[in-house]
Amino acid sequence: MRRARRRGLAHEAADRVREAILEGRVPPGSALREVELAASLEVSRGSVREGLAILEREGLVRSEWHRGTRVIELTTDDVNEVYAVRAALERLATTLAARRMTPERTAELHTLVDAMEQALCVDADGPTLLALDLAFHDRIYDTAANSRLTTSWRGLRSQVHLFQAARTRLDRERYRSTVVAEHRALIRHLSGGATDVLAQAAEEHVDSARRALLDVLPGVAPTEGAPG
Amino acid sequence: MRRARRRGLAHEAADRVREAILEGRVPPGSALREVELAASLEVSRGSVREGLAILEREGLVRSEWHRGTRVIELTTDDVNEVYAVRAALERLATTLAARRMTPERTAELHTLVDAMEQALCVDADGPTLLALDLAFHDRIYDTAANSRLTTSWRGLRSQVHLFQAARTRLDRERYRSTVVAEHRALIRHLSGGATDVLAQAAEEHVDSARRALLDVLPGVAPTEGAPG
DNA sequence: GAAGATCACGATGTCAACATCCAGACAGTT
DNA sequence: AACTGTCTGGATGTTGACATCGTGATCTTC
Repeated sequence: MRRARRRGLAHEAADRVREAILEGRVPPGSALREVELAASLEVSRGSVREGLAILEREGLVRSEWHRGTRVIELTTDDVNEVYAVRAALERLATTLAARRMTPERTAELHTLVDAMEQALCVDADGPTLLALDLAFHDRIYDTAANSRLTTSWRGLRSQVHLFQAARTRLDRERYRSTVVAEHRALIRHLSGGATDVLAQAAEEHVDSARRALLDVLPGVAPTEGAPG
Repeated sequence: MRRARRRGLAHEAADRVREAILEGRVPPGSALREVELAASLEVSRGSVREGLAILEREGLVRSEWHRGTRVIELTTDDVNEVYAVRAALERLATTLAARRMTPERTAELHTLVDAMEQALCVDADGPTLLALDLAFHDRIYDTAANSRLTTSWRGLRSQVHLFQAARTRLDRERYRSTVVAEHRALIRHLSGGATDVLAQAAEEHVDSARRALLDVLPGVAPTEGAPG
């Protein structure tokens, strides 16, 4: 059995705040005041402080000395940065996962994509689809079985979540029309193909998300060149 | 001018503890008790606690709920994990850096390698050489100019430092005989060559370090297969 | 004698008060 | 009018005391 470990109030507080940010209830750029949060979450400032440090580790907020912590903004530079690093991580993750792939794991991935397909038919909301998308990639990192890689992914995951949430709002149709096919292709490459084409496919999968997001982000020329 | 920012006691405490770990004064696996550290560093437990959280972010220590924090151990699995992720990051970093390379930056890198060469002649100690090695790679991440990439690197850097420190002790000669040449080759590829051969060279540079470390690590069969 | 329950100790988790610092408003000077 | 210095409100940084938990030793029971 897996150890049901307690995590403490700091993690709980981080979860609540993260949720609020990802749901859009706390807009980008807004300040997260420790006393306010402590009051509304009914924990002490110390725990809130520790929770905010966790979110900073995830890149969701940014703290400055004696100036407080704010939710990150969503600029095109940030998109390019995040997705460039994500591409590098996914490339490694899929490569490692391919070596440890089993029929069971393949089936699990297909189940997730099936759920996506069903969510499309039922016309489910953005968050549901996005959760499945992220779960799919989480499973890949799990089977890659490299704890440092997973940690690095955690440091990017929430930001990706935030960006993709924006995409499901602004670019709804295009996202819904490509998710299933792209992920099915990834599975095919994962369980069958050569390493280098898989690596290439993983990078392309991420970069297509980057381009789609850039096209739809307000106040910027569409699909500008170099990532990073 | 660059902002001269204050950082607070937590960062100061983290620096002192990190230094102690990397110098080997605190052996792997040993417990870091908050009250002890608070007493010896002459700060409160809260600051020590926050400092330890910083070190956990860097992967140097590991904390468990109500069980305290300990210095990480140094197993072959850990080496494989760290260097696999590092290879992926360096691959991206060098690729991005190549696009932004200027003669000035190239000269800077050469200056660092010159310093390595001189350190070899003077028969300087391991830490000096290692510091130059890390500074070299830091400069690459700087010119890559991707803050998320730099953050990911920070989450690995201290562990790499720890591992490489072990290597300079256990594998002194081989390390000293290859550092200069390998880094000069990297510079050549950075300022001249094609993107894919550069990426390949960066990965190979990291993987050669991994293999060397594995060969020399006690209690294990030399250079076993798959990384990660 | 071995397995399980009990307990004490030492450590971490949490809290609320105190010290410090930043940003903006305001007034004084050139 | 622009610049500089002061002040103040409100936030964060820091601290020590209290609450809670884990570990190992001891005791009990079969």
